[in-house]
Amino acid sequence: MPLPSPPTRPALRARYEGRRREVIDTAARLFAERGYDGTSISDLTSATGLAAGGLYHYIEGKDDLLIAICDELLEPLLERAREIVAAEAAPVTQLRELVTAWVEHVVAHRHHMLVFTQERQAIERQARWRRVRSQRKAFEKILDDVLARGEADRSMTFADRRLSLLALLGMVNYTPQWVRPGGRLSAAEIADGYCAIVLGA
Amino acid sequence: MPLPSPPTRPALRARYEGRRREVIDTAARLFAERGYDGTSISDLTSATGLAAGGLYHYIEGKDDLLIAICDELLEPLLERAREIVAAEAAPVTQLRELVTAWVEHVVAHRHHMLVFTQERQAIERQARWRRVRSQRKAFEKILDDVLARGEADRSMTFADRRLSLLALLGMVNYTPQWVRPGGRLSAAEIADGYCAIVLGA
DNA sequence: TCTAATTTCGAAGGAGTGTTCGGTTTTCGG
DNA sequence: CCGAAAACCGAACACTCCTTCGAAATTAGA
Repeated sequence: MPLPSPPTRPALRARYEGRRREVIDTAARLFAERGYDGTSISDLTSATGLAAGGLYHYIEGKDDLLIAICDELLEPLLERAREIVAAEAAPVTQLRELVTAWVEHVVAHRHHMLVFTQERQAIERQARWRRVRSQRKAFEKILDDVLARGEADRSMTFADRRLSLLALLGMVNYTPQWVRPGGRLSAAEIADGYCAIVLGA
Repeated sequence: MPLPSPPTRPALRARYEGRRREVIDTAARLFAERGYDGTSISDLTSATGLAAGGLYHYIEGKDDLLIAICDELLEPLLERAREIVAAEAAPVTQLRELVTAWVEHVVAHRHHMLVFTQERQAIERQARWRRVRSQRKAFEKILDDVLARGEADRSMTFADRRLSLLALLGMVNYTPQWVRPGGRLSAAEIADGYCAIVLGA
């Protein structure tokens, strides 16, 4: 199974990357709507305008799409999170920034996120998903560290820090199930609300 | 597609119901582990000990299993919730009782719950799931009413009640992803923690 | 014990799937 | 404008899967 060739000619390189992203985003939308297994290659061909053969120029296989979707979701988020905690700000400030960036990301990429949630069991179990799994864990560790620092300097108090972390994860991960673009609350407002709930403001 | 005949002889009635429940619970476990589409009928035959033909005595089809799993999950929970709010207790007390019953239920049937989460998109979309959908909505309405009563008599305060409800739904619905039987916290302790977070204690 | 209802079996059918591959069209670089 | 690289097509293939069905085995009740 040779990986489909990325072009060597420079002029086509950008086009290739762009079209690949188009394919991935379209797949994310369809997967979120109908489920991974509920979406056939034929569904993808009609949605992308590419024929089957054309599709396989940009992906290794159907399941490759799943990994690509999760990468596109987690990688930039993790990078942003690292930026935030690298800056030296008070833990409460960092938490607000983290949650805001996180909610905004999750809302903007809610299709990706729904796919991530749907296929979670497969992700946690299979070997090929190690990378995605470790990205998720790294992000959760960053969050936990901020909460720990806040608890240490008494700017935050938790009856059970671990449970508060899990509650926060639950809230944010559940958000894509109900947010609608142009809804009553903006992503930033939702994030503020979550912070207030977790910090007991 | 005639529904597989429930027996008329009384002595076999109980056996039939029991075996059907066995099949459903086994399916819930497998679906939770490998996903609905990742689980083949052949997987179900080896897990249940029944051959393909035997299986189809107890179910109408593979997707019938999904509905049965969700019914088994939501029906008793909804009934219990109605009992709790029927009794005349303070809103805060009712909320604690509701969340405790809910978390206990979710933890006890975490396989069912994981399936429910995984197949959520299909559930919300397709017509045949109307019943399950309305059960879910009814339960959420009960929760919202309790929060509203608490807000009305000033025993609870929310910056945004709707957001607090959604946050609570997120926390509890996410719980099956991380709880392990015999873990550090009991279901009741988790429920108490969630209540404290939502009520800002 | 006899029999009719019930349970179970397992091979066969039929539809749908993801992927491959040879060939054609389009595109870029010189 | 030419030639090679890249993009794309779509029919064919190999598979797996869910479901059906006629027959065999088991059971309960008279």
